[in-house]
Amino acid sequence: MRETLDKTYDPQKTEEKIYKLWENSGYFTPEKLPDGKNKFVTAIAPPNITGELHLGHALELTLQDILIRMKRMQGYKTLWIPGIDHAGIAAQNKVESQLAKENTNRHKLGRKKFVERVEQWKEQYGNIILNQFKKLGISADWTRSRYTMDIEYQRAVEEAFIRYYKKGWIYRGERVINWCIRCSTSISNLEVNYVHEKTKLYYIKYGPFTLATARPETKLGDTALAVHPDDKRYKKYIGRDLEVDSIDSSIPKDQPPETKKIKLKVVGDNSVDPKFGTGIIKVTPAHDITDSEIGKRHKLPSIKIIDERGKMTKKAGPRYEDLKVNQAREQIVKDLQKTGLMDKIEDYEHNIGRCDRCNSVVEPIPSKQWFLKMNELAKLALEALDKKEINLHPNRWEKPYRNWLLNIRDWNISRQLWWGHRLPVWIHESKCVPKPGREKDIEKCEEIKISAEKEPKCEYCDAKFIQSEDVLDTWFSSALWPFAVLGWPDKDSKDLKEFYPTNFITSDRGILFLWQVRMVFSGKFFTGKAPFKDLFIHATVLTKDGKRMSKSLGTGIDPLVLIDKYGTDALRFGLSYLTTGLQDVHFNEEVMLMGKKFANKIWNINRYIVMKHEGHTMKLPENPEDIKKLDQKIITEMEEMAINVRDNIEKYNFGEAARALYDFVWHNFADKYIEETKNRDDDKTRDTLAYLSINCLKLLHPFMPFITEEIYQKLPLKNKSLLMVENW
RNA sequence: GGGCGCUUAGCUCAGUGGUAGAGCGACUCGUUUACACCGAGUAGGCCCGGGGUUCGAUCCCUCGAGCGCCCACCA
Repeated sequence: MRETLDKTYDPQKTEEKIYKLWENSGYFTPEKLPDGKNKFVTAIAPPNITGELHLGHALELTLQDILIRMKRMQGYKTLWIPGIDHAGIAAQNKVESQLAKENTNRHKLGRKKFVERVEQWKEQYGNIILNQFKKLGISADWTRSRYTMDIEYQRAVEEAFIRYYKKGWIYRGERVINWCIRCSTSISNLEVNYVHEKTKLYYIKYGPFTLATARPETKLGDTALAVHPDDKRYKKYIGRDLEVDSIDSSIPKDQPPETKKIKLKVVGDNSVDPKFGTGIIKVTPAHDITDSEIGKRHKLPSIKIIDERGKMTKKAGPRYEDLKVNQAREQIVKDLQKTGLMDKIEDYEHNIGRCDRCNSVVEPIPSKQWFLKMNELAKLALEALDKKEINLHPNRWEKPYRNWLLNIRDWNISRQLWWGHRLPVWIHESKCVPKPGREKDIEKCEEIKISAEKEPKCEYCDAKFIQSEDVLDTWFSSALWPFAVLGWPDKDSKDLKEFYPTNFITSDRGILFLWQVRMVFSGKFFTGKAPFKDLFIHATVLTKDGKRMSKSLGTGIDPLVLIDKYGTDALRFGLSYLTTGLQDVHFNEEVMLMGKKFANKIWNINRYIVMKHEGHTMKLPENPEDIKKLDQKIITEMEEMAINVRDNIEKYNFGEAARALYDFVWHNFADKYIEETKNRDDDKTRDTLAYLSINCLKLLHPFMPFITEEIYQKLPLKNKSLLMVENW
């Protein structure tokens, strides 16, 4: 019995069935594909285990899938590696807030139990998002799914750390870093968001000068004043010690404030803008990153007056010790006013650094951290771009890419979190217990050992090495993704040999520096090759009104709801159609409707053609000569469109490709050719219809894989395989 | 402070150095056995503003306005 098409296409009934068909075919795995020399490889941007599917994923994965599917149909041996990211700080915060609901916290639980809780979380939620990805129809090789906390991946991370260290590019040092009090960890510059906020500007008297500051409490850590070296007004003071009145912080809290004389050196430094304010700044080397650099240049002492809990330290003096920063600010403002040292207070707006993950105010504090030297690595990443080892699409991203690398500072890679990759750093116990006969060698005991080996032993004494409590910045491990998922550092890894480097990676612009650039220098350093040829920065999906899509703001749109309502193909087509290479697209549900109607149109075109073939054999031209016997005008139009579609996909112009398909299928094929040939009843027309339709199904398949596969499976054709592997 | 993007029909957006396009919406007509999730048609636009290049600019250059984003961060 001949299969027919139902009157309407039902995505709900079809999609799961078709996805199983594909999975069972094994064609997501390159080994199952015909062995071609040409390979085409990509790796997913691994979603956080905390995440859930949003429209940004839907767009990204759709575009990635379009390219992969087209290449697979073109005969490439394609591989798309999926996986998930442990998402250090994000996952830790998520589990912490879960604990808060249970009226407990990680400290009560202890580190070991806490890590177990996060692992439980991962088991419970980590794979949900990958299953949601499957609903989008993505043709990734699930047999190769990876997780950044897999044992093998952990080894790759350790190996990377050790190799950098051996190269001399990882060092430990006390620097003023960004510290999040809530997360109680250091964070990198990229994890600080500067938010414009209304505060106050305080004008404080410093001897003959009055200077403005937004943070009067840091006055307690001042060790100098700075002016521009060429500032005529202040030149004569440079190098002198200035005696000024300040608050006597030794006076207890419950007594009225008193002043005392302190000495502050005046230094000349180019970083001071003579035109701003009074042209003089107070220098607090411990609690401001710019000031710490001035401090270094002029060898100024640094007084840490704020600690990791966000409280004033002993060095701030008994009057302020243990106050929180805000309280200390209130107190010192009062004290300054009472002692007459406060000149005036003005309203002020400026940028305040907040933690990207929890939005608390970030404190710059001096802290002992591990850093990765960026000089040489930045050069590698720049070279990759300059020598065209990588291409950025759109290429306007080259400028930000370069600028970031040219102004880069060393990367603080250690975090004081509990969830993440522990540093392969082992610290010698404080007491040395010499081995018998080796008493003299005690001085040789190393303070730290960098080792992948668990619990290394000291050569000279019986002391233990204890692993550093710190974990690595989550992006340190992500940076290894394209080669770590293929088996690096195992030199004999078959996958690494066969599939590295990848052809392309895609993400939105938000993680260009956090992830993409870091993959480039990591890849270059560890494998000698850039980890991808093309970097495609796709558009960011915003709401219809151009606002950020966010669940907490209530502006998020759940792709799964759209899929239920319109079908996955409609979602995929609609999103593709919107894409134009701009940095943003404004999502509008109208494109979903368009996608759904288009799916219906495709369905009905084929339903018509099947009917038109009743009593006749549906067949395709067996050799190129036969194509010439068909209706040439429409065939030529289709061929032009096909080239257009292919070229645009290869250039990452998915929107143009989608529009070309839409216009041809609807307006040329359906509205014109089909309407004009309705009264004909001859083989030439039937063959033309079949040829057009099947080619359109192939061209449409990367965009709308489910409906096209479903139709193809139902067409009365002989010798057919799955559409997903038919020749493009 | 530096960089980037956008401004085209009521709405959401494509697009091109030479009569301006789509989807949705509006209106008119059409119950033709592929599709009313349709077809045929109509209305609707100083293509943000000024200046320039050009025979000709919505498109290229320049200045500006508005909106948005990124980097750096200023006391």
